[in-house]
Amino acid sequence: MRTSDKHSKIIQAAIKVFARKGFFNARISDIAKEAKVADGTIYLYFNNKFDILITLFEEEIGKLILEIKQLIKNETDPAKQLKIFALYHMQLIENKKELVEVLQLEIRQSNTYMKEYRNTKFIEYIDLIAEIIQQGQETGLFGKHIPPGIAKRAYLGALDEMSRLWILAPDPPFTTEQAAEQISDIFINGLQ
Amino acid sequence: MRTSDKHSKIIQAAIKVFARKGFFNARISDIAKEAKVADGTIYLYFNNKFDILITLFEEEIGKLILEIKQLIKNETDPAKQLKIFALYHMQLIENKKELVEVLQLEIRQSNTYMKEYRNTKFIEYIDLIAEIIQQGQETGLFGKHIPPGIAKRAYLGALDEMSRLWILAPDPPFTTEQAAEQISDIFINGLQ
Amino acid sequence: MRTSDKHSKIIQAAIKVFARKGFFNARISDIAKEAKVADGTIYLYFNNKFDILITLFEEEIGKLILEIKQLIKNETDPAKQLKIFALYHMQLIENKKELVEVLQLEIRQSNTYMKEYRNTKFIEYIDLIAEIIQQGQETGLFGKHIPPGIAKRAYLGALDEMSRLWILAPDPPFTTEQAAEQISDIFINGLQ
Amino acid sequence: MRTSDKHSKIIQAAIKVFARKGFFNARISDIAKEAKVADGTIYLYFNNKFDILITLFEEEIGKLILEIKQLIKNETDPAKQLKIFALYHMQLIENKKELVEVLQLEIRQSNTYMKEYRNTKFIEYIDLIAEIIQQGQETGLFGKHIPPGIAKRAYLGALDEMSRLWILAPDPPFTTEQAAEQISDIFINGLQ
DNA sequence: GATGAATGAGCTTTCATTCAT
DNA sequence: GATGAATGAAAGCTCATTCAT
Repeated sequence: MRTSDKHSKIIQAAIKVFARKGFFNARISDIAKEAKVADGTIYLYFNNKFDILITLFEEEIGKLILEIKQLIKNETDPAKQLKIFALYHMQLIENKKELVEVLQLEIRQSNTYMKEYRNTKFIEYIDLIAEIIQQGQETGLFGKHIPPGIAKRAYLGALDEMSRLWILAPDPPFTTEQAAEQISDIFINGLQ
Repeated sequence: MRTSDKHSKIIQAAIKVFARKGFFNARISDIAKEAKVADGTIYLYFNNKFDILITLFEEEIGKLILEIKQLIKNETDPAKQLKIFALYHMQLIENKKELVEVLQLEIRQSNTYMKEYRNTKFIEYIDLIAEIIQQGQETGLFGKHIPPGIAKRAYLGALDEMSRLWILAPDPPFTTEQAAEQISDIFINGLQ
Repeated sequence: MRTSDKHSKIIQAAIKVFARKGFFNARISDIAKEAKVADGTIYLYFNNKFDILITLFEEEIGKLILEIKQLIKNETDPAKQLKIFALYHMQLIENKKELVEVLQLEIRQSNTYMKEYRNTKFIEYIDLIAEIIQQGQETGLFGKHIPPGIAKRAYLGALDEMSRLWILAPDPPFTTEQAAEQISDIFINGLQ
Repeated sequence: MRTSDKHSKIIQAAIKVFARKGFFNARISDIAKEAKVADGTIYLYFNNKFDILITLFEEEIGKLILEIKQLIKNETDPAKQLKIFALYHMQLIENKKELVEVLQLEIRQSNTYMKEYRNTKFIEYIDLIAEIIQQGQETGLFGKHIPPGIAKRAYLGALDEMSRLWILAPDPPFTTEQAAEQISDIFINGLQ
């Protein structure tokens, strides 16, 4: 079958299975069944279980980066750009809940069980924030005393920990939009 | 002395081993060797591998909560309390690096591989922040429009993602004190 | 030209691959790559992996038998015929090293993993020696007390174990011709 | 269980299973079942499947060497020593048939699938013959023109190929004693 | 006839857990 | 209570074979 893109079918299946069980509890046969391919087929497209996870990181975060860049491009105000980022990031929990679960859980693990792997795409993603903050500092919107290297982490961490709420609890007392709004407000104010 | 210090010897060994290898890659025999007990001895004190992790959570976070409460008790200004929390949390990376690694990595995993387990101690820990913010809102220091349930998560997430830097990189360009200061400043300003 | 030379291309490739890796470690895809055909093509010419090995035995030993018969035909002295056989057998290690490796290793295995297979060609090959010895006994050159069924095996075993030296060691301290000469001398003397 | 020597139970089981199926077709679970231990127990005593085979080589050939040395010690005539060796080697097929099958098949394979492994014990075994022949050359019994390095191989090869007969065929028309006698006669005569 | 992507049975090895001592 | 040898279920990965193109 040429038409059915096995590579992405497997990646999408892996997202579902990893989200449901976590990387270590996920079995290759789970992914294969979810992707409706044979176990062995997975090894035609990936070297091993880790390779699926790493490829998943690279490709999916890569897509997120492209989408965010697209959204930010037309906006020049760094404050509004920060809001866009927050909103986009928070809404992932609605649009791509399973992906978020995998990224949240496994990216942090990755440095433990894959000592050699440097998650460059994740760094690229988080650096989108640093760039916005630097622009804000150059235009005088944000104070220059705060290193973007700190602020970017703080911002992403705040958003990410927030979105964990939707993973753990079924119905939080506010929407992702409200959360994004509140957190970006705190930072935009706080950074001035 | 407690009935036996084997219990805590095993917990301390588990912290080291989980930090080094992650929960799934850690073997019971690793922990036993580190604790200088026999493999079977571990099962006299814990039901299974998960039980070690859960007990570790409860006990160690419990200690952190007690310590923080002690530090905050003598301070009435919520802004300063927030700073104390930030400083304490960030300095954990220096005082209890291995514990931080375990908590960061495994707490987030815990809901995936231990579906039934509710990490109540972690909730208690994060609620320390909510209490401070609520006090700040009552005294008029912080705006009332921001739900403490959002702010507490954002604050902890910001600090936690920040401290990940010390786990991943050996020598960041700033101290934990500076990072704590910066992040608490952002939030104290941003919450007003 | 035969209907297709794919058959022999595959056999020749199999000799190389089996010599390099052994039958069990050899993969069908290795043979296919070496033969420059697709994996599936092999199954148009052979029933399965074993079938390649068996066919290889039959055909290649068959060729050896024909060649030896040709060489022996013009010589009537059984002693000289034995020498011719020894020289031919030992020189195989130079002319067809890979084939020798396969035959040495896999013929002995064959009765273990292919319980039903009787290597009749190999028996035919070794019986060339028996015939020579019988003639020698009839002409009075060799003593009649030694059963040709023993002597043929001893002779082939001696030569074969000798030629293993060239497989294992790169540069033995004597030539294949010398080895053939020495061994045939021992037997010709010893059989009188 | 301290009394039951698991190590040798596993080795003895491996000999049986390797003899029956060959190394590659033998499954660890076959050996475990034969040894009446759990699969995992095997890995408490051996690193892997290869390790079982290698240890088997070393230990079992080591025993053979000791036994032969004991038999030869009391005999000073090299010709008689050669006979003793031949008789001992041929009778192995009766006393330790399964071991012989394994050694015959797998020793020759060993250089193919265990590229790095040098079968030093086997070399030691075959050098027993070389030593006898050298003594015979020194005492003038054997001609000095034949390199012991050739003769030892030829002798072992002859005996070994002979003993293959008992593996392949159930009831040969002569006894192992007769075969040993005939072959040693050929060589003792032939070497003079 | 030729291809090579896809299949899935099969096997080595690991390791949490048990239990006789 | 303490030990650690023994257990055996479980799963990642391989590769001979098939079959749609």
